[in-house]
Amino acid sequence: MAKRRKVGNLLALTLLSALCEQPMYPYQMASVLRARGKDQSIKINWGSLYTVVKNLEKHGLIEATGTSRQGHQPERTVYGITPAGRAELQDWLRELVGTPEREYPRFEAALGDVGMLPPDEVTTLLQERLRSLEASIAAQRAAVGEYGKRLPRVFLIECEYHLAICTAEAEWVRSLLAELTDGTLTGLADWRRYHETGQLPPELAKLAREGMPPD
Amino acid sequence: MAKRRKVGNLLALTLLSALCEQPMYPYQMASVLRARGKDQSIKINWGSLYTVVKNLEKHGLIEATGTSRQGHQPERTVYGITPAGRAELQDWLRELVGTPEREYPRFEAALGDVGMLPPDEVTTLLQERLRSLEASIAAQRAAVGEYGKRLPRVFLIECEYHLAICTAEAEWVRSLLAELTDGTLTGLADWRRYHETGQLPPELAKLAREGMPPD
DNA sequence: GCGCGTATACTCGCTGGCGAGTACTCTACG
DNA sequence: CGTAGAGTACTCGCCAGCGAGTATACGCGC
Repeated sequence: MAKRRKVGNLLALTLLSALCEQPMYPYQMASVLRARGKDQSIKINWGSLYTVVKNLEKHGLIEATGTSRQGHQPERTVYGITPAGRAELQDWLRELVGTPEREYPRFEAALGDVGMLPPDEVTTLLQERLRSLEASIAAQRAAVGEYGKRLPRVFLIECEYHLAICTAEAEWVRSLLAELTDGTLTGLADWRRYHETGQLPPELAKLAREGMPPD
Repeated sequence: MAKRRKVGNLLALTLLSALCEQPMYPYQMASVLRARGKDQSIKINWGSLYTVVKNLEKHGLIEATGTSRQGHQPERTVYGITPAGRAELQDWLRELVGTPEREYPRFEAALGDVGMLPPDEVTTLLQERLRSLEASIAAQRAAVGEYGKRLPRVFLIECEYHLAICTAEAEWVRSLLAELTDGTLTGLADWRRYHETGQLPPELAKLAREGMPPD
């Protein structure tokens, strides 16, 4: 199971990786990451940035290699990666790539409670979601195609992965919608009745009092 | 963009939903959720549980409806959902279902920096990941099949969704592995050379100094 | 009836995360 | 040449989140 990292924020991972190329000061790290589109796969928060950098330093994964100053701007501390930092980066990557870890996407959580909305509304909502998804997929596909022309694939894998997952989600939503509209979905009638009358059929009411699905 | 919720933790969503059925005390909520397998789609932390319940109460989404006591066990405060709570639940669900939101899965983040590991090692790691994924998929499929017999589909959508996404990921990993092993992946040679000699080909080194992919 | 493990039901206190603010600098335009 | 707006580079302080601890009750063998 996922080892406790001294610095757990995934932003730290990308920072370490960026610092492998050259030392930088915090603001610069953020700019470089943004410029490379890393903000697609990682949440870059100005607030977190400095906390993370400080923590990385505290644990000896990076170190201040000097300061620079431009004009009268405040002095900037430049950080470089340490051997320990490189080791941590590699070890962390190995873990992240090698072992899938249970995550909790918001949509999945919502699906678990979607019974609290009436089925017809869910249908409408899913249609909306599908539209957004399709738009986003088209945009991503275009972007990947565009950059793919001038960049080796290796630099685009995150994008391709993301695209693949989005496509799968769209596909799944589409199939669920189909079952909702043609009434194939088991339990649909009960679900609808529940929202009209407030009553669950007795055998389900019983189940509601106990446990359910898998592990 | 995602409205700021008074209580942001997704655990709150499921709690609200569970309290729609009947009032409960905190520990009981957690047990019921566990028993229903909700801990698959939502992270249930004992620590967070009480914080979240307190916050829900503070914002008037749930209220203490009394206390109960069993034997000499400590007194337990029982909470019920308020009208405001129901409203919040529905509104939140609408948002979560209707609009996809950018998330940052750990694997995707790792893929972005995977160039820092040598390609052959990445291949091995991906094979490991694929094996885990396949095992987990088989288990899930079995579980869904099992419960599907006695439960209406509506109660299994989260699981089916999760299964679909896992399958897509496995599929994607498989295709990437194929490209890695038969050498189809653009830039593979440069990548390998970089790890052997430490050198990037000049045109990539130039790119490294600038920005990259899409938005 | 006495220990011992397991389930029940919480409490506490640290700490990472992050939004919102700050202060300074440059450019550009009238 | 003055001032408006965009960019640069951080700082601060609150608070949700959570892990680890606690304390009591109950079942069960011996």
